[in-house]
Amino acid sequence: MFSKTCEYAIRAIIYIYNKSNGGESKFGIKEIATEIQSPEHFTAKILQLLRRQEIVSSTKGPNGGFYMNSRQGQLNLLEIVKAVDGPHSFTGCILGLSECDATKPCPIHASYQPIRDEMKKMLSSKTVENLATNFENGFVFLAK
Amino acid sequence: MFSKTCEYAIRAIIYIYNKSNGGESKFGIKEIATEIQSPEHFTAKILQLLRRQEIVSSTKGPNGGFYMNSRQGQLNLLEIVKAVDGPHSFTGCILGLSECDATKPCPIHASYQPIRDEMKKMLSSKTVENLATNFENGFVFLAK
DNA sequence: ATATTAAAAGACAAAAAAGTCTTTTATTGG
DNA sequence: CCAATAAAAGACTTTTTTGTCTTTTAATAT
Repeated sequence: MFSKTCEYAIRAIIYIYNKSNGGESKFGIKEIATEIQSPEHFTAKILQLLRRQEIVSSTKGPNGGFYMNSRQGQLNLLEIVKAVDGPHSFTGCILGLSECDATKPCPIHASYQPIRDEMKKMLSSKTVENLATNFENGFVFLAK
Repeated sequence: MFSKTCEYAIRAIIYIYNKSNGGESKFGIKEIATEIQSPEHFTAKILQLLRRQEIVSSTKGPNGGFYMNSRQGQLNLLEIVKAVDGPHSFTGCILGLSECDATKPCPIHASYQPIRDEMKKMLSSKTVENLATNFENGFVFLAK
């Protein structure tokens, strides 16, 4: 479904947003990787990618680290998945055909389409803020 | 979603079942790969795998080739996907957590679960025979 | 029997994804 | 200014996936 990169990205983002109150506090890569149980250096690279896309913010130096402001908290998961796994991660044919649409469908196109739409709808309905709140309340987890 | 191996497998199976009337006719790897537009040697390996699992049948030698009997046509897509991509391709956490269930869920577990269930239901409702009939009637395609 | 045919098997190769390590750059507190 | 800190950058390695090629095995038609 998602790449490992995307899995770590989503978990890191939720952790960062939850901990940095609208961008006040910052968190180092070590803490983040420990808390979401992801490989540290790999996660660092992913956060660099997210920063370039302005999904997270960061500053270098002492007391530096990663943080997210309230605008970034309004991003939804579909936007994040597209940013990480590419804009076509939800558009290609499930059986790998290069052309597959209603006029020339693969054998499961018609049945898969509504499920994919639901998936997209679900992802776009979840903002980082939503999920971070659930995490804060202990309803959901980012590790183990 | 599916591995390339699985994509080619499904397309090859539908092609083979459609063409071999209950196992009467057989088809060579060259024809199959051409018709579903897949890499020939790679597809051959995939068919070997499917044969070992008794999802397709084959015979060597002159007039040999791949074929499927009517029992094999009753297999559904979920069974095939599990055979190819592994039994856990539809059970793991979407965010990569090793433990993720109702009692200790990841942030999107609850929302993803019903979608995954729908996907499984959809796949298990499609038999090879169903899809092969649609292919035969020109309603769906296996290439391009 | 044997030559021919076609799948089976397995060794390789290429590409992509995942992960690690080192060096550089920017920031800041003293 | 300078030392310490932490992210940025990029080279590098490993693993997995995808794909290719050659040799072997089994079946069959003559």
